[in-house]
Amino acid sequence: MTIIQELIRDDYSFERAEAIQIKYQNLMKKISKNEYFTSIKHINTIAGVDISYFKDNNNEYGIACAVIWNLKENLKESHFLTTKDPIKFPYKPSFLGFRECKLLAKVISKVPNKPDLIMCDGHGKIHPRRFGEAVHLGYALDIPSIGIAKNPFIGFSDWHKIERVKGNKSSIWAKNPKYLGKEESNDLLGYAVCLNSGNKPVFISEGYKISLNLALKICLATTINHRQPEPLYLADYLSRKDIKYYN
DNA sequence: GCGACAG
DNA sequence: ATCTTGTCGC
Repeated sequence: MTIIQELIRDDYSFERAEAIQIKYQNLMKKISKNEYFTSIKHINTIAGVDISYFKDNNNEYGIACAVIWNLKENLKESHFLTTKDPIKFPYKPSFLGFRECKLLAKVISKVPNKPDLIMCDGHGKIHPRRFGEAVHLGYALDIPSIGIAKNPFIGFSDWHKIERVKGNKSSIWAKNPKYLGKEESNDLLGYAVCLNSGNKPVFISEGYKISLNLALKICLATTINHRQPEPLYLADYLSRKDIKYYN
C-alpha cells in the first residue's frame, strides 16, 4: 500500500487511525532537514485550504476550497477551486486529518500546477502524536505544509497574555516549563502569534518539510489585514460562501 | 479517576 | 464546524 492510499482514507476505526498516526510519526523523524525549504524565496505558489460543512437530511457534506496564492506574480495569478463531497469520518480531537484530508487532497489535485506549500486550517506538530492535520496532509501529498489553527489544543504557553501587535508571539511547549526539572528537556511545538495588530493570535506549527521559523516568517509575510494569512482567510470565506473571485 | 480537547 | 439578534467597539 502506498503512503497516499494509507493516509488518504476516512474509513478507519479510531484504533487503526491512531496506529497509522504513530507509524507515520516515526517515519517523519527519518526525513532529512536537507529536504526542507530554506528560504521564502524558493516558494512560488501557496495553497490555503479549508472546509465548510452542511447537512442535507442525515447526510453531512463538506465544501473544500483551495486558494492559490502566487507570491512572485504579485497576486496577479491568484485563483481558487472548490469541491463538494460527503463526510464520513466523525469529528474527534486528534483525528481531524482523517475527517478532512480526503477532501483537501481532492481539491488540491484539481490545481493545474502542484503548489509549493500548503497552509492548513488546523494544527500541525501541536498534536498528541505530532501528527495534526497539516502534517497528515503534507505527508500524504509530499508537499511542504504549515499548520495554522485558531484555537489552542495541547501544550503550555502564556499566549493569552501577549499584546495584540503584529509579530508578537509566545512559545508553545510540550511540557509545562513551570514544573520542568533542571536537566529535563522540553519540546517546542509551535508559536501563538499575533499576525494582525488588534486580532487574537493564531497557533502556528510545523507541518511537513518546513522549519517553525520559516513557517512563522511566511505567515507574517502573507497576512494582509485579517487574523489569518490571506490565502487561509480566503479559503475559509470562499468555502463558506460560493461567490465569484477576481480573475 | 474524570473531563477537556483543532474543525 | 454550525445554529443565530442584537450589540459592543474601533
